[in-house]
Amino acid sequence: MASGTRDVEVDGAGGSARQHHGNRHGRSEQARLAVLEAADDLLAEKGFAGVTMEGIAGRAGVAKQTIYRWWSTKTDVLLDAFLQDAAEDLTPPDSGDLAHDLRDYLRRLAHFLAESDSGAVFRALIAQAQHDPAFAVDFRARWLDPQRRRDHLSLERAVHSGRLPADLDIATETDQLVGPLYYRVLVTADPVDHAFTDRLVETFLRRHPSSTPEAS
Amino acid sequence: MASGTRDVEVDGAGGSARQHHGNRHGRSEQARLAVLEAADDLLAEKGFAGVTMEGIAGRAGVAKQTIYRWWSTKTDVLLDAFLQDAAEDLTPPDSGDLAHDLRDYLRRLAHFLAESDSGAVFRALIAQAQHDPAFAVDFRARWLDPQRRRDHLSLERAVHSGRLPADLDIATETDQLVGPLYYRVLVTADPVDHAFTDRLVETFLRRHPSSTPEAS
Amino acid sequence: MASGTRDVEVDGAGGSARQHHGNRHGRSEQARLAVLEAADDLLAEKGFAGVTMEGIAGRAGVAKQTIYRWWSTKTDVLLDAFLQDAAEDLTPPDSGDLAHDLRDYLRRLAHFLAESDSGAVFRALIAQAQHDPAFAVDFRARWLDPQRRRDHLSLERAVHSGRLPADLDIATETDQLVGPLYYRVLVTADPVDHAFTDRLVETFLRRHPSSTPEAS
Amino acid sequence: MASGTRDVEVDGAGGSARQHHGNRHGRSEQARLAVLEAADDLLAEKGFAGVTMEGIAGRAGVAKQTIYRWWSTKTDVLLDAFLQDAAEDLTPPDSGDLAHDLRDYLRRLAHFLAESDSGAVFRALIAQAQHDPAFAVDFRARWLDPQRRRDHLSLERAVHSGRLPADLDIATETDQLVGPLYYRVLVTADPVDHAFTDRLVETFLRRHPSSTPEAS
DNA sequence: CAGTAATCGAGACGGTACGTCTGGTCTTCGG
DNA sequence: CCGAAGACCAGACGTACCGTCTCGATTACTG
Repeated sequence: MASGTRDVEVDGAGGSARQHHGNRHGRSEQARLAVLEAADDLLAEKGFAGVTMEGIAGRAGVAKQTIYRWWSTKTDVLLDAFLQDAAEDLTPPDSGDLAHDLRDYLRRLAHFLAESDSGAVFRALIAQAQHDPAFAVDFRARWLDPQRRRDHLSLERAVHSGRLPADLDIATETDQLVGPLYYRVLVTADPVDHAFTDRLVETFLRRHPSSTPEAS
Repeated sequence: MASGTRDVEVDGAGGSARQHHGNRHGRSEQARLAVLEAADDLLAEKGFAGVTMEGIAGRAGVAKQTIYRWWSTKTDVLLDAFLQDAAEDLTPPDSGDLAHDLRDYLRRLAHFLAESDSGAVFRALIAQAQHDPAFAVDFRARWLDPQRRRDHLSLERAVHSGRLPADLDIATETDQLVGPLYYRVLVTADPVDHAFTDRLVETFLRRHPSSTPEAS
Repeated sequence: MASGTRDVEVDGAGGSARQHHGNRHGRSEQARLAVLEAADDLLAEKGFAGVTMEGIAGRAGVAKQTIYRWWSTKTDVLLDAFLQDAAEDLTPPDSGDLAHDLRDYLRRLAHFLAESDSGAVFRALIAQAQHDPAFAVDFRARWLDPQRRRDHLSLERAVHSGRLPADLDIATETDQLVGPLYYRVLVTADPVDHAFTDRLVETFLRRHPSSTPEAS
Repeated sequence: MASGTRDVEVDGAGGSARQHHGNRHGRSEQARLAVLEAADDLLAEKGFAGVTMEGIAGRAGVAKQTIYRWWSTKTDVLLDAFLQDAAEDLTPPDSGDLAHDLRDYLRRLAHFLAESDSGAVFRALIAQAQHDPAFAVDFRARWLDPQRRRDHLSLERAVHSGRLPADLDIATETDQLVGPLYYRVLVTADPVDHAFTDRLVETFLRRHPSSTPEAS
């Protein structure tokens, strides 16, 4: 499952990226990247149904067997491609101002889910997770769980610094913050603009007045 | 698209259940039901990928062409089947007690989404809607929009009766109530128990204290 | 196995060759012919190894599944194509003059085996029969046995008319007439010219002087 | 092509069977033998189609590259294996009695072709020669030509000793002796028993009465 | 007695074809 | 005209081998 993990540590000293096309020291980095990029491109161009193992192989200039050697399904390829791309910052800021941090984070999350290229891949993968429980497990372990940990960060910091009560149910609170966002993206297709995300934050803050010292 | 509409009125009064297998007077109700049931069964037994036009035809004892004549895709069949089954009550109660009504409704919605057979079909369909924009439009028109109208009912009533302010942003408020629920069902797969749904309601009520006169 | 048999009797009355592309009344004659021709062409152009199911399908403008529906292997296709083509005259003449008839027949057989297009297919098939016992059985039943019956005809007639003894071992005698011919074609690749085939006949006649009345 | 020629002289006297797995001077005899044996075994077990380069490599415990280094095709491997095994005596006896020698030789040839293990390989190779002209040339040079020289020996001796006329067309006469035999083995699959081979010899002798002085 | 050159097992690589499966379309017949 | 039947073209599926390649280890000649 965790197929895409790079187990090739090339080039000890000073290494230029020596390219090997398949030898006893493992897989071809070149082929790996070509596959991931081809899969991404196909999803963008033709949608999920347009992503086929054969199509990926053809576009990547790679043999089908090479794909099957390292990935089990096309969804597995897409997950790898997604993880590689989505390494971009979805980490919440830490300005010290909880309100600001939450607003900023939710806006970025909304943009990621609804408008970015990676978001399109995300929606395809979360859809696939509904159909395929095994993939769902994998997807949650490799993306959703880490992402939820990032979601929790701002509140955790605020609890630590005493601005929020120690007994705060962080999981549920976070679900109330991000849930409506996912709901709009996945279900209603309503726009998720700043007004909406800011409103979610405002609702949260009103619920926990202690967190906004200036509210006194 | 809106293919499954029944244009055959089966046997008014006194009629013996004439079964026609294909005659010059309209489609076979028998075939229609067999197809919908077969699709449902296949989804339950083998999951979404196990539902194929060929499989449905075989199990329903119906020719493929008959299916294609009335539905465009397997998702379209499933949508019809879903609408037929999910006619069960997801209408919010109207006891006069907003808190109670919301609690009750969210519990029933949670059960529907996460545990019922129809919920499984729903998840498959919402997944397909991510992949197929045309289907998404159809699905929203035929299920999601009516469902959202049901979602709004309790709050609308409360606004009408003056227990909630007239300028309440019902859409956003509702998204905050049901969004976390969909999020758990579709994304995190966390359980959606009564504690969670009640908490969502409680949060809403705290945000609008006027609605609970007895809270004084 | 006997896959290529035409089981389609089209057109009751007065029929113009109505062409159907697949309906409940059996296979498409058009597809059948296209497949056989494509297989023949490929063998001629690229040799046995160049005949592939995929290649046949592509050239014939036919789906692979259609080929597999009616033939089990590429060899099976080639056998059908061969039988269709090789219906040409390999029937021994009946001039009343045994010597002349044998000479004529062996010359024609030699030409068929060594030089004709059909002969090339024959050599490919007899080769395949060495590798594949099941095909060998089929090939013998559908071509070799009928062919051997034709081989026997001249001698049988001569026995009937009393020019050859009634207890003649026709099978063995025939093997001695045609065996060396096949041997040269399949094994040594030596030329099989008239001098050679005439010599075989002469040898036979010398062995049975009674058959040549003028030899008295 | 003539790839399998042994250019390694294995261990003269006194040598312990030193095994080298690759060194600068010459190939591994061990690998060579393992390959030939694996090829033979596979042919016996799974038939010609079951012999693959990959299968040979796997069973012989040898890298594919090692096979390709010394042989060009799987048929080439089989030819080598065949030549190594078929070194058994197909040399005609020289008892002084032509009739006896021919009878004995044809019986042994028949047994070789139709019943021995080597005969099975021979049939596979002659089949391959039909498909592959380049291999046909190689096969003829390395086996068939020497074999035909052996076929000619008895008659040549008889000509030399004057028991057969000096102008005897040995090639054609031999083809008449062995041709029917190959015909039965390769084409008709009829049994080639002693009755049949003796009959061929008898026919020959009757044609050349001078060769059997005692026949007076 | 190091350096070098050839072979070895291993196995990844780009390909081609395999035989199977499903998707949609089309054509015919009986009711 | 509808429904059953099923052949048709199309094309993706996942597998098996092909023949090429690159690698580290091994070994025996060379300088």
